[in-house]
Amino acid sequence: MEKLCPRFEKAMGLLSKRWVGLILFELLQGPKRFSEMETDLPISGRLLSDRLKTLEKEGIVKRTIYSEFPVRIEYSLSDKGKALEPVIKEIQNWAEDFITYEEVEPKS
Amino acid sequence: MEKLCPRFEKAMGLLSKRWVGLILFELLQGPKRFSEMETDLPISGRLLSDRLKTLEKEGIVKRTIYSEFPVRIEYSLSDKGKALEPVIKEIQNWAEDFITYEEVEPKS
DNA sequence: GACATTTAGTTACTTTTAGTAATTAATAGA
DNA sequence: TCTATTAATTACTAAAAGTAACTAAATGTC
Repeated sequence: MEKLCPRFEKAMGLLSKRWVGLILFELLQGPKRFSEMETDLPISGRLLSDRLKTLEKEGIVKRTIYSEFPVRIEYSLSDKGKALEPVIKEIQNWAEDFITYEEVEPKS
Repeated sequence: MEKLCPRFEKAMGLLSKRWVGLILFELLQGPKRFSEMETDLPISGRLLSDRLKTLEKEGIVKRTIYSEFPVRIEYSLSDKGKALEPVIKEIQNWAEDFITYEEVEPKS
C-alpha cells in the first residue's frame, strides 16, 4: 500500500480535532470575536479558547487586540488558514449530496 | 452571519472523529482487511473496530465476509464513501503546501 | 467429532480529552 | 477607585481514547 504521508497525518490531526472544522467555517466568513463564535457555535468557552490557541500556534488563526472600551479581540484567518477553504467547501459539497434530512433531524 | 448548515455540522461530526480521515485515506486505495489497516495505521483494534462500525452504519463503508480458511473480511468504500475523495485530496494539497518538514519531525 | 489454527473482534481497565458552571483578569470610562 | 464589559481560566464531572489480555467464529486436521 501507499505509505501514509506524515504531512497528511499531521493535517488530519489538526482538522480532526473536535470543533476545528466549525471554527474554520465561521472564520471563512470573516473576522469574528470570541463572544460571537461562542454564540454561533455549539462549543463552550473553555474549548473555544483552547482551539483558538492551538490554531494560533499553528499559524492558521490570527488574534488581534483592539484596546477600546470594552476591549475587543478579533480572530481571523491567516493565508494558511484561508487556504483551507477548498477543504471546507468540499465537505459542504459532500454533505449536500449525501447527508439526508432525516440524518440531521432530532429523533421524534 | 451565515447560519451553520446542519448537514455540514453532521458531516464535520463524522469526519472530525479521530482516525476517520486516515481510515478513509487507506480505503480510497482499495479494499482492505481489518488486520491490514491495523498494521498500516497508528490505531488500536478497539477503535478501528468502533470506527468501521460507525462508518458502516453511516453507509460510507461496506463490510464483506469471505468464508475461506481462515475467514477473510474486507472493508471497502460505498459510493457515499468514494465521494469523499475530493475532501481527502484537498487536505493532502493543503498539507503539501502548508505543513513544513519541521512540524512533522519528532523533536530531536 | 474434538481440537488446533488463524482472523476478527470484545472486554476490563487506565489515561486523556471534553463538557459545565462559576470565577478571575484586563481595560477604559465615569 | 469603582463599574461595566469582554475574554478568558479554574475546578470539577462526564465521555472518549489508549492498552493489553481475552473471546468468538470458522475451517481444516486427526
